[in-house]
Amino acid sequence: MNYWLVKTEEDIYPIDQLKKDLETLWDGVRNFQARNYLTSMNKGDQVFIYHSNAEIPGITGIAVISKTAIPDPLQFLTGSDYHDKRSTKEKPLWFSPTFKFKFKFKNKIALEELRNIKELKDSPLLRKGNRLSVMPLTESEAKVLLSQK
DNA sequence: GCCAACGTTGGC
DNA sequence: GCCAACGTTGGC
Repeated sequence: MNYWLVKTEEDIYPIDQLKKDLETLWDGVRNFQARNYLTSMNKGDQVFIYHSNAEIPGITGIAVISKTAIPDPLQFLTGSDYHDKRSTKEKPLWFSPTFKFKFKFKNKIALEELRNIKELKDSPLLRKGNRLSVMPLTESEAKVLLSQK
């Protein structure tokens, strides 16, 4: 099993919305490196949900991959912000796995706290200027995060 | 294939 | 709202 971390803007799609929806297609990611990670997610992988653009940015909960990636339907949707005219049904550019809500942390692990966890100091999440919205976590990074709550 | 200009992300 | 840092685009 693999571990991942994805960012979502708190006011766009917070963990509470995932909790309500129970399952969601993780669409709209338009970065090649992130895309490559999304397509390598396997059923059962755990995904830590991070809220960016929040009053207190940080990790708020966990989802599980319930379905591996399919072509992101938004890329074909003319007029959508996520439409990509380079994409065809035969050769889609963007892919979306399905996330299933697992649980929400009682307390968010704030970015400020994350910076104090020494096991995380090499994670892209904390690297200055890094904007990647999907990234792998090592098992030890995941374990440390789970032990926080 | 380089690189400047532009757009976006995300913390503060 | 600002701005640093980065990814992408497009002219050459």
